[in-house]
Amino acid sequence: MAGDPMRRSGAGQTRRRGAALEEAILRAATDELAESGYAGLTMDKVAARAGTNKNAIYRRWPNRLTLGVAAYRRLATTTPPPDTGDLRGDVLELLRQANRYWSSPSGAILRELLAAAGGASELLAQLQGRSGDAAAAPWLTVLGRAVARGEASPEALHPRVATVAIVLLRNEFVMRGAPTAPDDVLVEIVDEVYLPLVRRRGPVPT
Amino acid sequence: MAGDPMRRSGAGQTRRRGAALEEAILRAATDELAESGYAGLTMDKVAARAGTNKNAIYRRWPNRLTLGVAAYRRLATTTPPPDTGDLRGDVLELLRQANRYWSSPSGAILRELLAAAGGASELLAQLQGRSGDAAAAPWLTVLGRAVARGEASPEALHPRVATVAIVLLRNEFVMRGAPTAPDDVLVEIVDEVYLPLVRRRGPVPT
DNA sequence: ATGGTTAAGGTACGGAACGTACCCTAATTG
DNA sequence: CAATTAGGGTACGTTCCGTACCTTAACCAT
Repeated sequence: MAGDPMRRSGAGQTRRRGAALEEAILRAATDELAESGYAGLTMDKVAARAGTNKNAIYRRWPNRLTLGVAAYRRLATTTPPPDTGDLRGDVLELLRQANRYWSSPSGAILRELLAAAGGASELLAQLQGRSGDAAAAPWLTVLGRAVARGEASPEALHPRVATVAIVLLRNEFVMRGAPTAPDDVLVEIVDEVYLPLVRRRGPVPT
Repeated sequence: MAGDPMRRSGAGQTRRRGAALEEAILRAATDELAESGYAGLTMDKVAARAGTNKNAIYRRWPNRLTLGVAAYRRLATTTPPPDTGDLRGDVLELLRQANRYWSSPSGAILRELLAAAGGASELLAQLQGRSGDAAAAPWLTVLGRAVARGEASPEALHPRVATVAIVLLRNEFVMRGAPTAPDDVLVEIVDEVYLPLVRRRGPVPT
């Protein structure tokens, strides 16, 4: 704790301004977030780590949560959607990706932030590129190929339908409080719900 | 704010103990929760309102969250599942009930608590009688009748399938941060996802 | 160049709450 | 009636957010 990380006031009085300082703060915040999670992200620590003080932070972000969200966005990474050649494989892989992410450190932070953002829908939107739409993209991609192969019904391309699987998985996380879901659950979601739903449907009996 | 709600130290030194005191605390906590939400539930206020002090509280509940959950459980009420005679009507009504509840004060508190409970799965379980199972009950009831009428496939009685609609709605709340979902969304969930999923399915084309 | 404006830095503080410690006193129990 | 248990009063340590205020460096325009 006697460390002096990134201190800048040693030698000359060179003083960062504007974008450079903003970068430094955001970088410090991101590092703190990665190390200690959102709960451990304190304004004082971020200021210290960036070698500045809280004023500089509050001039840019109105409060801790906003800074946390901004910092999180640097941690978020996107993976290209899988292409295993059949729908079931793709869907399972998408769910497994999500499962891994949520149990990863980044996922834990995302959960903290979602909890803290509570009703602030503006911030929620920033945590997922526009909430629904960006999250739906890989599902639509995967389903689009399945439709082309004749594996899935074109009606399945409705976003609400397409994302059913990931929504169920998310619910599993939220309700069970566990950072990861057993693989059985993923398989169950796919086989009991998702595939029956999107598969080409035969004529509905009257 | 000069009120003296429930003060007991006026006349005699009659002093509550055990169950009586516990009741008083829980009652005070419930009232505070209803008035100010979980964010506004402070240990000092609860103690003041119950006419006691924080010691008595901490002797019974280890922290604020636990007390909050305990207090919430007195607010929770259950409504009997609807019986409109057809599946679509029942399902829509169940969703509308949920929609109303989440936009109600109690629902707001539940959301706060779910957020605060975060990873504490033990507490989460208390917020819904065993998380999944109790929440599934009305859906199974309604679906059971539909199966008997030949409206739904028996496979739909799988809990994961049966609860798909409410899970989607819950997701809507969480992701959009809104306290209430437009009725269109409920209808869409029912018509695009739920009914196609649970309805008797014809032969699947190979 | 130079003087004025803007933004950083340092520091201290107010305020809210949680959770704890300590000691006094009423209720209960043997 | 003595001893033990549990409440009551109160104060405090801590943490951390957000703000205020002043000093000083960097930038900019004339």
